[in-house]
Amino acid sequence: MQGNTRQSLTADAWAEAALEIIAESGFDTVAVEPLARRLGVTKGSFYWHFANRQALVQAALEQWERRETDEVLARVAQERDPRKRLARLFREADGSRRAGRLYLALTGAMENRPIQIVVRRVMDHRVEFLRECYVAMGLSASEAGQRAILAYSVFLGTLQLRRDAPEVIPADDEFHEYMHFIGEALIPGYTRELMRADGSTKS
Amino acid sequence: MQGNTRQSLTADAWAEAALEIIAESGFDTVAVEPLARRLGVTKGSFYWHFANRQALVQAALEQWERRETDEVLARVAQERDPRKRLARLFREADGSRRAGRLYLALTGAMENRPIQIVVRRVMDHRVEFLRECYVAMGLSASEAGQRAILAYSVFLGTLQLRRDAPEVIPADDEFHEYMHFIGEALIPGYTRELMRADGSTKS
DNA sequence: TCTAGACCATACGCAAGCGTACGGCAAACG
DNA sequence: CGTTTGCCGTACGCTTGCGTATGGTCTAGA
Repeated sequence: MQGNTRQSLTADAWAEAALEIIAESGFDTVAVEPLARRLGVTKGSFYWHFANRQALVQAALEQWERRETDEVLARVAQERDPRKRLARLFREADGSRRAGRLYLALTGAMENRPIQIVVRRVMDHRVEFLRECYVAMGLSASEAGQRAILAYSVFLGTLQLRRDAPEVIPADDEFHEYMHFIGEALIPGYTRELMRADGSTKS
Repeated sequence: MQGNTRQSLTADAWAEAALEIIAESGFDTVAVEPLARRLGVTKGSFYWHFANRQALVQAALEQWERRETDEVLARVAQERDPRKRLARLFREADGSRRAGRLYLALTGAMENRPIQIVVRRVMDHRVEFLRECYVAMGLSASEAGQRAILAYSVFLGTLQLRRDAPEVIPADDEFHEYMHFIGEALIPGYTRELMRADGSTKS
């Protein structure tokens, strides 16, 4: 286990590598033989761990749903104040560049049945999470639903813009200003809440 | 030229069919031989009209940029009032189901150089168009820029939601309510303007 | 040390797609 | 009426990827 001596590959390692490929160059470029070359082995290894290509996809999807969705929501849910929870969620979502590319690549391949199922489940979880935040803020059921959808649309669109035209999204100093702007547009009472938070910490 | 007697294919017909495929099942499913089968001919025909697959892609992109972008913006630009122009743009963008799928499919294939160039140009046009609308409404340069980006993010995200989870987007009676909600979120003074418009038409 | 099982390499057949070479045929044209 | 030219079919070689078959190696345990 010293250096990077060849250590027996696990199925998880293959799934991880598959997700890497998906994030880099899309779902349909996930091919067994190139993947094997990338890992420094041959197909022989792959077909020992998996029955076929589809099984790999399935494993990769399970790993993805576990890691980059359930965990994020669970972490954010610890924040009690719904407004801060939303703000924190937006910041988390902005975080990883790779996670965004991965998600977009998966939604772009939803003609594939297994992907469709998982992605839709993830999406429903997230929208429902947003909706509950708005309900907790005292909004009516219908308005909470509309705002949740709008917020998720902004999330999706921003992901795409960051991927396809990163320099369009404000950076550095202007970025915080933009995030503040988004907060005002999506979170009712955002400024009021922010003031209170600033007041408590003073400066 | 009676019935659908075999009429010599044109390069444009091939490009059109390619766009059809892209909208249906993504960019990388555009293959010469299946496309030929779909048109009732063989590869022999294709390689008379085009040098190779890439040339077809180029032709399809040019056709797309012409038809589904320049024309839309030119049509909407006729509306003088910037608020109504924005509202009309959102309604236009919502229009064709196929156009949305096509655009998303193309943005999902931007690792391809020609696609990247065209899609970015289209995007810049649209965002700039939005920005000018906001400027015309009297907003400052920086706020207009931020609002344009936010509006385009909403546009992109809504496209994706409509594609991947159509039933999430409110339909019929609730749809107008939702569009109104979006208008309020994205267009400053939206309600005021709407009132004035309603007032002039009475009911 | 013998053996079983985990892990991987090699080699094969198969299918789909790209691009090329070339031949056919019908309409236009002289 | 013959010939050119636009349009297409057929056949071929090449590459990439899938999945299978089979054999090799290395290690743990009896």
